[in-house]
Amino acid sequence: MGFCICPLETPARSKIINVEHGGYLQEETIFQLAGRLVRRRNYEEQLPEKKRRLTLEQVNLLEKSFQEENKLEPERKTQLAKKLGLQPRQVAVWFQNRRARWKTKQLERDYDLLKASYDSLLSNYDTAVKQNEKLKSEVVSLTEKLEAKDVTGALPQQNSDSLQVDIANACDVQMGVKVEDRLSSGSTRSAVVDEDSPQLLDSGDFSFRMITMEDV
DNA sequence: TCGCGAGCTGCACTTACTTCA
DNA sequence: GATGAAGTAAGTGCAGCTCGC
Repeated sequence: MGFCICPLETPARSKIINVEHGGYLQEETIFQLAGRLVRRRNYEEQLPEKKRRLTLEQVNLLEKSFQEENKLEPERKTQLAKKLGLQPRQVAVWFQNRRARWKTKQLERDYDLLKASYDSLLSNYDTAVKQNEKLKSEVVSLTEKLEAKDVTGALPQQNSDSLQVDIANACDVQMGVKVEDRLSSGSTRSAVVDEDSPQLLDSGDFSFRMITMEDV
């Protein structure tokens, strides 16, 4: 192949050597690699130390620029680099890393929000399940009461009405719905608790089913 | 007009180094 | 002073885009 580049001991170089020996070459061309290595050497020649921390002043200016626009056009990169006394590549790298940090923080915030939302839903679900169980037991108890009265003889109309109100009240104590409102609407159905609470699905005849998370 | 190579940039992942408790 | 954790500058590999030929 006979292609000569500066001999830096990097994985990139060993990759080129592999090419020279008939090995692999994926997407990146040898010229891309060479360009990258030359850029790196040029940069390293200006680096007295291995790694330098940016000064507070430099970071502040970079941060301010990032707040204005988190993407870096070539012209802005050059201007910033000049202003800060840095290599344009350093400015580009700083923006790259800053975007990555921002994304990480954003993911953490999103996770916290989702978790809070999930916890709230779970809490509502547990409450709804407990309400459901309580209502079921009350309905069973009141139904037994009604049947017992049926066995002992025909109920006077007034008593029967009173028992129905008892049953309705048992439910509405949990749901915050006025019995009169429901009776006046001509139905003992419908059991919407409120906008923020789970909805009790109506079967129309006082039979219940478990509320699932989908319902909530 | 299409295909191709080169150059550039962004992102994800990783490494190497610094700072601090 | 040694050490481990956290933060960060920089390296690497890959994908996508543009541009010139």
